[in-house]
Amino acid sequence: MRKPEPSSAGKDNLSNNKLRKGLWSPEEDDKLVNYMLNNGQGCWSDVARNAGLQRCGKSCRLRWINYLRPDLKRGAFSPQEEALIIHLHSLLGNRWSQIAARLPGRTDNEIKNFWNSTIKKRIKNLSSTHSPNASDHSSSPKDHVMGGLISMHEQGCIMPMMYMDSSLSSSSMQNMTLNHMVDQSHLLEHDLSTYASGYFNAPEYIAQMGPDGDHDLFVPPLESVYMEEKVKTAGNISMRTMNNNTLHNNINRKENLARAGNCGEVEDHQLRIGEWDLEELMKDVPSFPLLDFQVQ
DNA sequence: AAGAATCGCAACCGCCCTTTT
DNA sequence: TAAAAGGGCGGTTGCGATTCT
Repeated sequence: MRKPEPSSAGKDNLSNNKLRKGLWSPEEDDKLVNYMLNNGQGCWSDVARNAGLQRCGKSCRLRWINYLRPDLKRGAFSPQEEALIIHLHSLLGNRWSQIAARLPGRTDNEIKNFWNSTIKKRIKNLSSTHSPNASDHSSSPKDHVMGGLISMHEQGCIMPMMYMDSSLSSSSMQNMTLNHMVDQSHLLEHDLSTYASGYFNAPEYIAQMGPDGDHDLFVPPLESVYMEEKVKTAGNISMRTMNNNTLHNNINRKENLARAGNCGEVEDHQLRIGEWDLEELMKDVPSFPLLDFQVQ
């Protein structure tokens, strides 16, 4: 966090054109909230000006989106949200806004911070604690995620269990494997998938979701037939040499094309591997049933 | 009890893309 | 068509709080 500028926090010092930086004062928050509730979102530089804030438009936008929006869900991430973030990250990479769009009440910044502070740390600990040479395989009872993961390892299960659901077609399996192949070089990413899969098999999760498991709902076959087509037409392109950045850059390219209105003009046969349609990729995701829960 | 180390997260930075002029 | 402005996004910083030694 940054200290508030020592100047006129909350005062209408319009003679001073220097924009404030740093923490927002309660008075500034009030001004922004009142303005947004009364006038709605417009041009952000206008919002800053009309609300009487000595802030740049970007700063107002960030403050509103990340902190002041009334529909924000505050508090710690639930295990369900955590698992969903991990799952979505395995598909989307560091595209936090896309991930946030599928977690109502959460912001990209929040998810990004959560990822960088909490999840990465856990995975790091996981890697060091449960490396092949590690002799101590005992699990901490307070960490159900770890518990699930460890029992999976003990069963010698390499493919993440979340991908082993019998409802999945072989093509889906193939695509899911592909999903991991694109980033084989990154142990961290692999661990994350495994980590998430451990969660789905944890006793606590099963107890919550029921023995029949809404697993199928919770972990939908994200990689669609559309993706399978892409895989088939990928031809000689080596997925092993394709890193995550390439994949995400290509998704970005496709997204930008779509935004520019060219989506329909891109013929399938012209698409190369990686130029997958993001919305197609994600079309099964938004209906996650567990998104209705509220954080305690 | 106090200093050091670590964590969590709000906010800024800089780049890129889109829209407007 | 080019330049400028606006907006969005991911990466990074920095500071208060918390934990550790």
